[in-house]
Amino acid sequence: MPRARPSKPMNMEGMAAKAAEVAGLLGTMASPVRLLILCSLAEGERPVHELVANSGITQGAVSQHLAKMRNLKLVSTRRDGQTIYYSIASKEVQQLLDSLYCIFCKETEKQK
Amino acid sequence: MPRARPSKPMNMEGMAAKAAEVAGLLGTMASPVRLLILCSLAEGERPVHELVANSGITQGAVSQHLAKMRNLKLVSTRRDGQTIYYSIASKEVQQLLDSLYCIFCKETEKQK
DNA sequence: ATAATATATTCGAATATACTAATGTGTCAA
DNA sequence: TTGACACATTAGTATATTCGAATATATTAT
Repeated sequence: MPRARPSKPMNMEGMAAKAAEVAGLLGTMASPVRLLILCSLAEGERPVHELVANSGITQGAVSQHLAKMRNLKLVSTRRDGQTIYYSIASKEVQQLLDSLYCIFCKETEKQK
Repeated sequence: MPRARPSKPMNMEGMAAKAAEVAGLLGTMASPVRLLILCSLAEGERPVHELVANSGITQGAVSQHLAKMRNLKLVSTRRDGQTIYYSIASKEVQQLLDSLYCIFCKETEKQK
């Protein structure tokens, strides 16, 4: 019943080194507002005004969340005229969002 | 290059409902100390004194981290005499830790 | 009962976070 | 160049988090 981990046992030293990095990433995702934004971006790029409209908070507050995610390289931007489009910046973040979707959002079809 | 999401598009309503729950879980994992503890527990149950020894912070501080993870049901406990053993409490948390391992710790063998 | 050990809890200070409101910056159109 | 729009940044405040230190509780051995 304890899920088997893939082949190699975890390397505690490397884990300690990466823990801060991954914890920082998780912390950046650990906000309902940011997580919803990221889930939206996981499907493709989105303009800021749409993210603001779906957020329930002010434009300034959303922009601060976006800035935080930019600073930690979770998202990247592209400008088209006055509009700025956000998208997921890395394969790792995309994979993690996919995993979260599988674990928490996909209706359990294959569960004992 | 944008990763395809499994079949069904995301349900934005259900996502909003689950965002707070998942964000809470991510927030609880989003600390280097707690993440290292969880990674350790992902391999099997561990006594508190071992977690303290590997943490670099005081016993009281570790106990506070453990309390937070207990409260959010990330971990569960079993007492044997004076010793309390911690373990991962849910399949979801275990799966998420497995995913984090795959994404960030498994040496990229299959990457283009 | 007392002491020793393992773990939990409480307290206070330092730091981080998230919000609103206000203001700044870049782009487009007239 | 002026005004409008889209977005970013700053300032101030309220709340949350984290830590060490001290103390409390539970278990075992004597």
